[in-house]
Amino acid sequence: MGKLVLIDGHSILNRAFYGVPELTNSEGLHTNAVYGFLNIMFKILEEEKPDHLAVAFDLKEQTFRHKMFADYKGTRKPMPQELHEQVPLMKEVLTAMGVPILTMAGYEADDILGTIAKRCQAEGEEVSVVSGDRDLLQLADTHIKIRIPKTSRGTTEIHDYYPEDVKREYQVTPTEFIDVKALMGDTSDNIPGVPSIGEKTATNLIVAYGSIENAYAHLEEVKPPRAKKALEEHYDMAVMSKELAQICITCPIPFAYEDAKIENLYTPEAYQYMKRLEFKSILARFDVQDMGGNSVEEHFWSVEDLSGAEQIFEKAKGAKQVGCQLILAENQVAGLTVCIGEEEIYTIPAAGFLTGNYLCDHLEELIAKRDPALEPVAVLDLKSQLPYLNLDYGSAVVDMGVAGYLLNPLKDTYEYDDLARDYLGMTVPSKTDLLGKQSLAKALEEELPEAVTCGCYMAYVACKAAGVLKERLEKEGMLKLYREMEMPLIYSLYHMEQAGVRVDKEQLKLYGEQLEGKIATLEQEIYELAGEKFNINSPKQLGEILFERMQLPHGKKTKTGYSTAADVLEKLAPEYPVVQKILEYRQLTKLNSTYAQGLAGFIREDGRIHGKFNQTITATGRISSTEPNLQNIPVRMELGRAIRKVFVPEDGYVFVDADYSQIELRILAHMSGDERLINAYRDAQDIHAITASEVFHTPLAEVTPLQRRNAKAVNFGIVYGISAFGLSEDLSISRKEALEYINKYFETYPGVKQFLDEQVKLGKEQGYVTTMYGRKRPIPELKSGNFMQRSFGERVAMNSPIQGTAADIMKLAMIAVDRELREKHLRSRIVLQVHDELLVETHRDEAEQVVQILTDRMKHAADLKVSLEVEAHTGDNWLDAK
DNA sequence: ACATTGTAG
DNA sequence: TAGTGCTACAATGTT
Repeated sequence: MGKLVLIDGHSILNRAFYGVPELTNSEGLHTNAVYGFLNIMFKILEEEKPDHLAVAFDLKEQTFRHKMFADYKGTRKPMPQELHEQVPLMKEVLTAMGVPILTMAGYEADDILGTIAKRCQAEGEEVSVVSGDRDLLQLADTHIKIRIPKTSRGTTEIHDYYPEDVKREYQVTPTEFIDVKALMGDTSDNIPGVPSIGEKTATNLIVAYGSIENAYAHLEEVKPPRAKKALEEHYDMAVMSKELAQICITCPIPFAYEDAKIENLYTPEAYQYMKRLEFKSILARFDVQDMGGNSVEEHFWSVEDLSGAEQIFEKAKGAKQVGCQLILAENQVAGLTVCIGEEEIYTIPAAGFLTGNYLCDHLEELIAKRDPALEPVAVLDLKSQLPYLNLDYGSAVVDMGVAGYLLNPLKDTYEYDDLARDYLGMTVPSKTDLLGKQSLAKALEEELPEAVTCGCYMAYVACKAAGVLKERLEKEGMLKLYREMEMPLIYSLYHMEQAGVRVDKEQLKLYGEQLEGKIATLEQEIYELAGEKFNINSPKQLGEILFERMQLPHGKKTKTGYSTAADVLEKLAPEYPVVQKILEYRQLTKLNSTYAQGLAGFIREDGRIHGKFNQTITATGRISSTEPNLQNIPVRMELGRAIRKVFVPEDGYVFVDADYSQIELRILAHMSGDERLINAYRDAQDIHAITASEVFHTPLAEVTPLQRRNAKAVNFGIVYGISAFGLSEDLSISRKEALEYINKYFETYPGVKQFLDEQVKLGKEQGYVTTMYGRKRPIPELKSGNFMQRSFGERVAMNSPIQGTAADIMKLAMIAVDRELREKHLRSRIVLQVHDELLVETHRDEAEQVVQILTDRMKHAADLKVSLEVEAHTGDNWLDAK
């Protein structure tokens, strides 16, 4: 058995026209009705998954109804021009998708639909008839469902009617429905009714008598008298109206069921139409690979001659919107791509006269001399290009990757294909699709045509996305954040990466060797105590040795076996010397492999590590550090923190290390507005002790170390989105006790409780939470039906505004510090950022001044209800500067 | 590619 | 009911 969907073309188009806000493409064509129609159609196709589909349209010609009734004016009010011009367009689009269009002289679309619906039902098919016109309800039948889309509050709902549904809503059967209509008349269809009979009376009459004819036969009984009189006088008119409203189900329409079979709606022709009409969300449904490629690729060019390149730069200079991208190999420029509008996208490989330098100089000039009346040059990843361009804060350039990050920080990548999909509704081949594992620079050198395609897409997407992303940022209230925080930060991070941090290679090597010596000893001792050799680094083997062969009591289990995590082993360590040794071994091997060996591999010729600082990774707005990670250098344990001694300033310089004291808690005080917390943090020396004093109602001087420790844990817990379980784990207390602490805390600081609850509420309502500066963190987990997921979402909702605001403030501070150091031409530079800490390498002579600058800029990066406190220290290595 | 572990704020 | 406090990155072993 098949399933057929029939659509009343004019009716749905009409409904879409009034339901969808005005929409035109760049040619000025009105497209809203076609757009709305397609959306309704796709929605129904997705729901029903029919195997057959056809759309019926009315024709201009007179129908049999005109002959029946001389005054019959036609079926519809005159269409507005804006809708009228969309009818042929709609038909073209449907034809391009291979959907049959049914019309027939002398009949209306209703009649065609009715005829085919009944015919197919008789042949055993399931039929859905989609229309905005309720007159079609008369067609409802056991296997014919009438579907009426209703737009309310922006969303389209589809109401379905089988005969029982009609009965429920109108008290009459589908066949009787026409009689009701005929009695009351239908102004929109110019069907005359019986005067003074309204919907109520008409329904009552038909419910009682089943038809107009039968009611007339029982005229004497008809009530009220008014209706009786009207029916008597206008009976002929009523019958005529009924005939007019009656859908003809026997029109001689040639229709082969097989012709309506849905083969493939997503044809290249249809794709071209969607493109021309600029239906981005619909375009996204198409698989571009099948479309014979994006037609924009027709405008991708490779330019290899000097005069060609000159012309491009000349033209780019005056173009309103330009997209560019330097193509970089290891340490050199392999090419430049430029997009100037829809049809001019160029890849210029660096070769011959077109040297890398030439290309960089021109790109630099294009940006540096950009006419302020034009849009800034759009690029994908500015920081990676800055080494080749002499640009600084405020240049006329925007980074599309960073913009994409602000709009959705949860994504893994912000490459051109991601941006094209998310913001242009285009499916374009990714770099990997085009080049596999090969680098773009390499492919360009080898003159692979795919390299030109890939390069051009980069410039094209940057260019096209610029307007869209700007609009979106504006709409979401993040344009200021983008322009005044994220864009400038690119330069700060670039300067920091360029500066790098000096690491004493010899000392690091020595440190590693010491570790290795101790590791070798420990290793032997462990084998001895365990009674056999095994790979201590393998949690699997270690678990088997400890918990099976040696029969130690095991704690929690992981998916794959016994957990050998530190917190489990620590509980066993006092009783089992081997476990203690394993813990030490773990610590040492960690230090050796990740830090001693790991860092050594990143020291460059200049004796410095130039790690990467990434701006588009974290969900909260923090920056992250890779290759190597310089934000997790040990400090908590004595042995580990010794590594920090190998981080040293260059000769004649010192380190100034400045860190925010309790920035997250201060932000909590500010954002929650809790008076008591604000007062506590005004001028606070020991915040945790004050919290303990207030929560436990103890004079500050009498706060015990335990009380302070508990208060500190609660403080941390609050920032992380506390749970009784988490706190109980942290403090090794019962869940009940933990809950009591939390409740006491909230009693003491009710504003904090209110604030955290509010964040969860906002998160659920909006799907995201925001920082003080408007940065958004989407939290899809809040909508999850899974308790775990949802709880996670709730904690994230509580934590992100705080962590994110701290990140924002640090970013502002960094930018301010970097700018001032540079503007004053100081021999000082930021070398590391560790979330709430800045490490600056400064000439000895400037140390005092730099301490001032750092402290001042960091303290005043934000104006909160509590002061921001900064601790700054000077030292000859990172450890001593802490 | 994924899991486990351990560093940091 | 289960199972939990947030954000990252890297080394190692296992599949």
